[in-house]
Amino acid sequence: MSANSLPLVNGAKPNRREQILTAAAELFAHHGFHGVGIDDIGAAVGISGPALYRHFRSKDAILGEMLNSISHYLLEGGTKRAAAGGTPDELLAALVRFHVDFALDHPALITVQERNLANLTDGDRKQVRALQRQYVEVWVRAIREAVPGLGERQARSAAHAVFGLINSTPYNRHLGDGALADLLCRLALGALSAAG
Amino acid sequence: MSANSLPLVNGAKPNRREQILTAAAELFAHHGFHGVGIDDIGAAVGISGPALYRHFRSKDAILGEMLNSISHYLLEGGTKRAAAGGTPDELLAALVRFHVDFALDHPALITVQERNLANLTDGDRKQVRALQRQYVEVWVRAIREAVPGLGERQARSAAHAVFGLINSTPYNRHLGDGALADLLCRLALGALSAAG
DNA sequence: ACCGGAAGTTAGCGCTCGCTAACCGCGGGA
DNA sequence: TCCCGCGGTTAGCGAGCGCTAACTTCCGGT
Repeated sequence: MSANSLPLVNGAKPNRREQILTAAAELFAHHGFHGVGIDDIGAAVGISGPALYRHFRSKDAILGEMLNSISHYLLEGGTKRAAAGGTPDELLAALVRFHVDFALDHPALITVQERNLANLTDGDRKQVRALQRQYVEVWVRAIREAVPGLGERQARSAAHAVFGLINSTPYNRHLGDGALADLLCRLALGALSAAG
Repeated sequence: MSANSLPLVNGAKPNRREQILTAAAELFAHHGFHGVGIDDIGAAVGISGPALYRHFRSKDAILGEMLNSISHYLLEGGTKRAAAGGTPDELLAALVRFHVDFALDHPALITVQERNLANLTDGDRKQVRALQRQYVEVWVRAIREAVPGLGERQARSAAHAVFGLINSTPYNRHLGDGALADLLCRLALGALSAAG
């Protein structure tokens, strides 16, 4: 992992790529993938249009790298916490806190990952889907150990519901960040404890 | 309210309009507003492209009418239940059940309303926002009466979180509809009861 | 001092999009 | 019977899109 301020992909060389990725994330989140032009992204980082092709193969490649990075980061964080040991309740709380922190730190990224999966290339979508599936599996295991008597399908639905709960709030900041994070954690854990 | 199978806008004359609206909702939900062409919508209802302009003024008008209808329906259902009386817990359960039923009956509509607000005309967006704000207000009041000691901001954030929980599940149907609806209601109420 | 490649620029191609124009078949009153 | 308007058709417009081509600038290494 690099010394970046935002935890994105590892082997990236310079600065401009990440600058472009964060600007594009913001734009995609607000207007949707097809609602954003190559010139818009360029303008957002102070260069103009086709200069982007010095850094990315295509517009689709920007979205592809973005979603791959996010999914990779989430899966890595999830598996690390799952391997760290602790009681089932502690693991669940750690997963919730991890996801909440990410959603509040990078609202645009969460929004794009939620809404723009369908705009990916077939290959990219397959990769991202695979990473997401593994991440969900981490959650499903943690949920089933923490709240017993829950079938796998129910646990999977509960996991998706909790993702929705956490992910829906990025553009709902009437609370301070700390207070909102705490509230979201309480809501998520409260929901899960009522699943049985 | 008309005798429609789908509870949409009231004064609509014939059939084609609603046919178009539901087809467009499905397409918008999957590909995003800008990812869907006028020809795609036409093809989905068996006519070809520009024939849509016999029924709608523009592509934006289709989205506008769609989101207005949804927001109106939700607000009406919410206020009706809020006026019906009952204990605070009963009201909250009724609101949750109402929203869950709508989300499971019309997954595409819920998805579009969540993701495509930014693609509306300025005028349409103002209208829809106003309706949504009123609907949230119904929830905020209900939440604050059912779980005491909650500030208004926290209640509003909790309401948005519960919307996210419910709305995120439309494309997550590993469970039968009845079982999923029950699970979602339990999760939502569990989350809210943990908010205090 | 010189060269080479990285990172920009503008011009412009080919395509698609939303929408309009012009035309057509048909069904139901007067 | 006539006709008129509703709901369709195809052709095509102007604009905007993603992307390429050709050129420029500038910096670092030998």
